[in-house]
Amino acid sequence: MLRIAISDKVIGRLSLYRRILERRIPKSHMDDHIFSHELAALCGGTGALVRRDLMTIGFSGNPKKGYRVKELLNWIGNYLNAPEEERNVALAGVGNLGRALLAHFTYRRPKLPIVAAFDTDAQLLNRVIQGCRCFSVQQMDQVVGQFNIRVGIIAVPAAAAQDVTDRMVNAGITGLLNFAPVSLRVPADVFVENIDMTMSLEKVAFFARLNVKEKEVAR
Amino acid sequence: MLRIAISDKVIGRLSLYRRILERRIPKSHMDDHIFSHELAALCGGTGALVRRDLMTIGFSGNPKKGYRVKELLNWIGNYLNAPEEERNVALAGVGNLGRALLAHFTYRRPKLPIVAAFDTDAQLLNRVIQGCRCFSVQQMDQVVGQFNIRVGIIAVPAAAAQDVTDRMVNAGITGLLNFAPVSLRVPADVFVENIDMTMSLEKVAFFARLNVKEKEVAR
DNA sequence: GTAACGCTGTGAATAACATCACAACAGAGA
DNA sequence: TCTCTGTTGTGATGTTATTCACAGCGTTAC
Repeated sequence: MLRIAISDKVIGRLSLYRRILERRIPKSHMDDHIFSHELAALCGGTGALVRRDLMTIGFSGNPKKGYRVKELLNWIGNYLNAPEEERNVALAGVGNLGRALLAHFTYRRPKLPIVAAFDTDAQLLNRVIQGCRCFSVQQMDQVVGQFNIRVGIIAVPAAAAQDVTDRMVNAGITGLLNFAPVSLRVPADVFVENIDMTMSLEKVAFFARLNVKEKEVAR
Repeated sequence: MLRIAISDKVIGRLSLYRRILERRIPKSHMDDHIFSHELAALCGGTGALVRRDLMTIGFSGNPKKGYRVKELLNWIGNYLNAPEEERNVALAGVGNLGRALLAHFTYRRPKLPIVAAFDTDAQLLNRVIQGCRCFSVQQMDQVVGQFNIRVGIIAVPAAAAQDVTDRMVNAGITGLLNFAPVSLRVPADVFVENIDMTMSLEKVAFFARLNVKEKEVAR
């Protein structure tokens, strides 16, 4: 069922396709069809790429009608998450960013619930924020085990990131979404996805500037 | 000075190198040197890649001592941002995420100040959050012009993203950091960087699961 | 002075990713 | 039934990104 060699990027796009299709459902019948170029337009890609992605997960369409939306959603769902699997998430760091993430994910992806938050601030201990209880980092092992958590979000300052990562990995977490601007050292079997907002903003600033230059030149 | 064909990824890594080096300064003398493999270890890359990145921006090291940290910082700085250039940033959407971003960037990157926030909520109008004043989206043209803003951050719900994007682009913004999970339509000369946190979390969940399976198999 | 070391700079090789282009085909229309 | 249309599925091709591998060199040690 699960093929080993599947690219990071393909998984990301599949998740994107799913969200786009889910949003589309209310507007149409579930047994609607969609063409690869339509889906591509909705997600800002090309038809060929959509077709190749669906090919890699073994989903077939119909040359005249396109892809059945309902079946495709099920197919992607089965591929991305085994049905009925536990997918509880832990959050480390209940600062500004952590709270925003709690709010964001809690009402947006009920399938990936953040069930526990960790922080070093004793003030927060046992408080419930956005329906999520705060624990001390010392309780990591116990709480992660109890909720069978496999996925962690790192939203602590850079200086604390490696420590909390080690605790999470020790407790059995095998996938991390890291917002701290540091490169985390983890065992080879732990997956890390980095989101570096500062880096992204600087990229934008750089290319925004380029555009201005080009405009001036073009004038 | 600015070469046209410079990859997205290289810019991102340069920004990363800069931050790593800045953090390193207090620990050592400014006239310290660093080897490509050391920098690579700090950012989770390879020495060859670091060397190639520095080569593309025309920075040279010394075969025995490595790269001069101070000079390298200046060089990257000059490359990424022309000295003394205006780099004001506008934020659209003062919800949970927007506020977290305000806090995050305001105290972390004083070189890229968020000088104006926009929201449709009349309650927020003229309030000052994290030192940043809130405006109505109707005032976009005026405010963006007044502060000479080139960079925008989209932190509004998906449904509102395209509208606020159009307003920003109209007002003269040429680079966008987009947190909304939609593909923005913009003119070809506007740069868009997408951060899709939900997609990233689903990627992590997917690969975390894979690891668990592998472990079970390996047992 | 000179030999030995270990790093830089970089062409060449490779890998990862995306697009092209077209045969095969399902359905619509006559 | 037969043709025509426009899409799928996919090998071939192109493009971009990264790693390999090594010549050349600055420095140190003697």
